[in-house]
Amino acid sequence: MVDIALHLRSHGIRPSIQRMAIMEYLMSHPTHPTVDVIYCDLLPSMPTLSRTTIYNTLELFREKGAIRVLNIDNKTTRYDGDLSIHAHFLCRKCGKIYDIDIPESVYMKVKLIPKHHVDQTEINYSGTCSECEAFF
Amino acid sequence: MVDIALHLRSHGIRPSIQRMAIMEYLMSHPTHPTVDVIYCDLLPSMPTLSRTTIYNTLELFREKGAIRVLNIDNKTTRYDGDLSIHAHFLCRKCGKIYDIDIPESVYMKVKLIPKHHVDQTEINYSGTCSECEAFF
DNA sequence: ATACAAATTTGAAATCATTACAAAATTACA
DNA sequence: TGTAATTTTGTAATGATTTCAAATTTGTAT
Repeated sequence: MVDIALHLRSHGIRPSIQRMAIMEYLMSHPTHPTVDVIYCDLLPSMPTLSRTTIYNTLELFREKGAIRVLNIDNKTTRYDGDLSIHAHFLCRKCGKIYDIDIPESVYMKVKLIPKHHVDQTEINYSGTCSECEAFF
Repeated sequence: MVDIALHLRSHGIRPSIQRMAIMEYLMSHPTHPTVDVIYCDLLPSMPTLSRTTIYNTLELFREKGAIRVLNIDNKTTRYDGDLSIHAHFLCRKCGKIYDIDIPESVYMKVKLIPKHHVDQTEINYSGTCSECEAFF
């Protein structure tokens, strides 16, 4: 059980009620949620919460490197509080997003290729997941 | 100079005027264009062209594996007619997208990791490009 | 505590990429 | 040549995201 406020501060983010709720949500829901999912799930416990706050907050988290932003789903942006080395797989049949373990050695090899200052390295797969493959 | 009609047919796509124009545009403009850029550039020579046709066509090309769809820019989808192995780098300062050469050995290592049927493997970097780094 | 400035949150309205859809045009082929 | 299938088109709808200014909350000096 991590101290969310400290976690935010360690990334240079001043903790507010909303920011803590959003970060805590991301850390306890490794489901790559969209803004709307976060909003609907938090609303019951924070009735005045605004979607704009979620957009603002997630953008702040991204700038500060406290979360990862996933562009794998071209309908809507997804967010991931898990900063550990891993990739993502999108199943085009069922829409599910899977975490994919990447050996650190492979990841580092990939990360170091560009002759530019890299902030984020995203490895995205898409196709048909094993479950859907079994059905169809 | 490739025969565009044959190229489309080889992917199981029936060549029409519009489809050929769009594929020819993608192959001669390795600039990861958006739908709007393609539309505005083709409009003068095809005044009845519709944006919807471009959306339909690019989706068809994607299904048939004739192009790559880039989700690196979270504002809008970008398209790439270059199917060769390479990754992309988005500069968050100037917005430019660079092609990044990936050794085939590294790419294959990455591609084979997931325990699912992979159709597309996308490696996206973002950060500050060398040019922008020099300025600021 | 009090007051003031700075930071944060909020909600309504605007924007803009994408999709839905049905009519019109074109093409394939019997 | 006629008819069905395919493709294209334009308009309207959708839906995620952004803008923006007002309201609220927080930090800090007095």
